[in-house]
Amino acid sequence: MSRIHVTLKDIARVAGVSTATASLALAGDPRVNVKTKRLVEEVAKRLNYVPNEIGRSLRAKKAETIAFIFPNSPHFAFTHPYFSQLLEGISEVLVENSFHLMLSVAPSEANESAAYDKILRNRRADGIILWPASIRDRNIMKIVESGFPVVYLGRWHHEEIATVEREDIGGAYKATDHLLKQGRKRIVHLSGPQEYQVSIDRLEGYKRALQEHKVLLDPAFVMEKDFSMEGGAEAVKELLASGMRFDAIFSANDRMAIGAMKELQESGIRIPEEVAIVGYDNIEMAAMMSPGLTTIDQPMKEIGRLAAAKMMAMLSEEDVGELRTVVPARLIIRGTA
Amino acid sequence: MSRIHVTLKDIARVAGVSTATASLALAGDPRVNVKTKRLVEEVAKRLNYVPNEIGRSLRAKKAETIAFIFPNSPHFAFTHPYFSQLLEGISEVLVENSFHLMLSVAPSEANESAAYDKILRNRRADGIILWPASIRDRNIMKIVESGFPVVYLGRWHHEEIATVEREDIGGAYKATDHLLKQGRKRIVHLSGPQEYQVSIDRLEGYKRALQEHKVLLDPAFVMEKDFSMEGGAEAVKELLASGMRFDAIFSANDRMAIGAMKELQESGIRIPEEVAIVGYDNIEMAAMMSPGLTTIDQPMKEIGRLAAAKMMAMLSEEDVGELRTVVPARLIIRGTA
DNA sequence: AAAGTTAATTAAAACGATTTAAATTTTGAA
DNA sequence: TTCAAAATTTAAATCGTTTTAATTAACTTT
Repeated sequence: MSRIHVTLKDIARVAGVSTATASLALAGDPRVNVKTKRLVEEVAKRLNYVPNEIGRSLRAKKAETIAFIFPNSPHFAFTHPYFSQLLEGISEVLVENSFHLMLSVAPSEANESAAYDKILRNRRADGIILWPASIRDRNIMKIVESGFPVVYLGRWHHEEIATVEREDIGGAYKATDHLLKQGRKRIVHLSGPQEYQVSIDRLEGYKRALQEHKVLLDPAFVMEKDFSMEGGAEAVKELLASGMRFDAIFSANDRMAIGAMKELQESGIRIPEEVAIVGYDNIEMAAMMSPGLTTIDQPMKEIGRLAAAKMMAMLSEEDVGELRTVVPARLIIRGTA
Repeated sequence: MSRIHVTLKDIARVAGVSTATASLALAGDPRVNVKTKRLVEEVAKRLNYVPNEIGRSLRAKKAETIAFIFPNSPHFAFTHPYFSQLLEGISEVLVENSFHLMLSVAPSEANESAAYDKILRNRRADGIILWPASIRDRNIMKIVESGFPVVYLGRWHHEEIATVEREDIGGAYKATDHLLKQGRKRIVHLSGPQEYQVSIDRLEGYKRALQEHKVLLDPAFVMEKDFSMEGGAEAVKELLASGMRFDAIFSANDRMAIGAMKELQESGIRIPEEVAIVGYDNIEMAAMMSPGLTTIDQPMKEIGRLAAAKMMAMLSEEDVGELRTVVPARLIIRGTA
């Protein structure tokens, strides 16, 4: 029941010095006498002193905390299968630097702006790592323009901001290219909502690959869904109902790909013989499907680490290096294509 | 670039009152004159005042923050498929109460103790929601005994601590009972590491069901693995190699169940005709398997909400209600059993 | 009009640390 | 011994808020 906290004042009193000396001693300031320093350290250790970070923060005007913000609806953010990997990477670097991680979810679209504002100004966090919101989200712009240290986890249209980006256009290109090289010509693209930059970019990569291979883009082959398994299944139902012929699917994420796969298998369509599939994300489930889902892997944990490291550099005003970091995508070939 | 912060002092100066009055006015204290109150509010709004929570915390000795701690190795915690649901539930309640969420991962076994200690004493968080660690973890005990407000997300052996628990024994009983009622007698249990309470409890539920149905427990049928898909696959390999006959598997989690399923299917064993399977957790992947995995569902988001709500009650010294809350498990019947 | 209430405001202390500038002690040289 | 310089130590201010106790102003009562 050690609810009474040992403060610096206690240390000073016991050691018989002023709080100033105690503070300086513990900070390792060369001005304090070595003997005094030892004494203070000994007392601090004996009394089990843990500095109150709130007090320290107030004075230092630093919180030693970074906020990880999801502008999306909480549900959407948390159900991202790779969300936890991202968090793991960020977390690791922060722990190494004795920083705290604050998780921040915009409660609702309505008070989103106010929520950001608060984090931005109440000084609870020194910097923000931002997950891409809808490209229509004006709040993001506000955060970025505030001059607050920000690392954005996606592609940003202006030069001045630090980002760690996935190679979405390139990844989509690799996926589509892989299908084309197998002689597939009628490739359906299951796209995510076009209000997200990733969806736009993955569609772009798909288009570029088609162009490269001189395959004409059929607009009816691009189906915009919502990244869910149900969405993938739905798309296949629509395709089958329409009677359109297709020999491959490139899905903008694994979950839609898996939904599509399931629907195809239930309709007795053989994968990959009749329809080849490539997904995106390489979630754990992908390897467990029969046949295994060919997909694009992105090292999300590494992205988290890079983002956090970049933030640390920004805060310590070290050299941040390249403002934009692009993490390459990798094609994982399994059974579906 | 609004990096200069508006403080209460600024508000007071502009409104022509003392900081004390400004503070009182904004806090809605009845002592301040209505006109003054309106004036201060107007100024605060106009200058876009956001109170500095660090200053407030220092004075109030409250951080308006709760920490969510994983005593396990970070990797283990984050790869829990339902980790994000838990987080979502906690997050929702905290946002409703204007609390912040601090995520805390013990960097390594070695400095685990120091890490907890720090959170406990540096007053960055007002309370801790604790994910179950190994039952051998002494640090947990220390946190709990410190008298710090704690909500433990599992079964605790002492009376005095607030918990939100899953119905593990009951859930395992339901799963095993379901298999027994289908006439399965040779039921293998894929257990998790016995250093975790959930593993112990799920094994216990399995045993109780067997006993209830007067089926003798064969110790060779209890296989301790590590909760991974690889572990599940491995278990099946061992079983097949040993030549032991078995007609069902009750796995302590879905991931092992899926690994086992995959291995069985690759060996040409029909599910559920030859071997029935019941998993545990109802992860998203479970529904996507062919056949769909029968499993036990636990509303992890709800558990998160309950835990956070309990913490809020503890901090505001309201009636916490039952100290122990047990959330019932539900059998989801799909194709594997 | 004096005394007593009540209402409204504010000065000042407090939270727990850091840091600057000033004060004190120690040291070394003359 | 004396004094300046160097080495230590400390008083006090500061960060931004809240809260207590004191003060002032306004209003009632006799």
